[in-house]
Amino acid sequence: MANADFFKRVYDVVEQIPAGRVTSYGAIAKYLGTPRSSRAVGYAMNAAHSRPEVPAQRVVNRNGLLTGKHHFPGTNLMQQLLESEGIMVDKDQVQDFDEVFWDPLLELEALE
DNA sequence: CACCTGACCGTGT
DNA sequence: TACACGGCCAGGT
Repeated sequence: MANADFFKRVYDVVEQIPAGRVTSYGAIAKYLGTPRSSRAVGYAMNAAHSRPEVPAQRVVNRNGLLTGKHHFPGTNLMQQLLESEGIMVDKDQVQDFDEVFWDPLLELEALE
């Protein structure tokens, strides 16, 4: 794992996010051991278009805001995808963010 | 090697 | 509520 490219490591984490849950760019960065590389995580998502298996819609910013929705086709596909998974979204804001938040640091700490 | 860009984050006004 | 700044990191040119 440690040999994998940064992007690939990001995708690896994102692919493990359960449906109906979301996480943040910062949380992923922190899990990868680089807490300040949240921007790079977002950049990785931008490049995730060639990775259909990566549920990029489950990655939002620290406030639960769909900052990356404009990178999806259409105007609100990201929101639709999330809502189809049982996540309530209003005004680009994930509702009950604390409840649906999935922290890789807590959920994957026993795996490594 | 030297920029430039960006789906971020924290703080301040 | 909104906007501005600075810092961080990775990839591309």
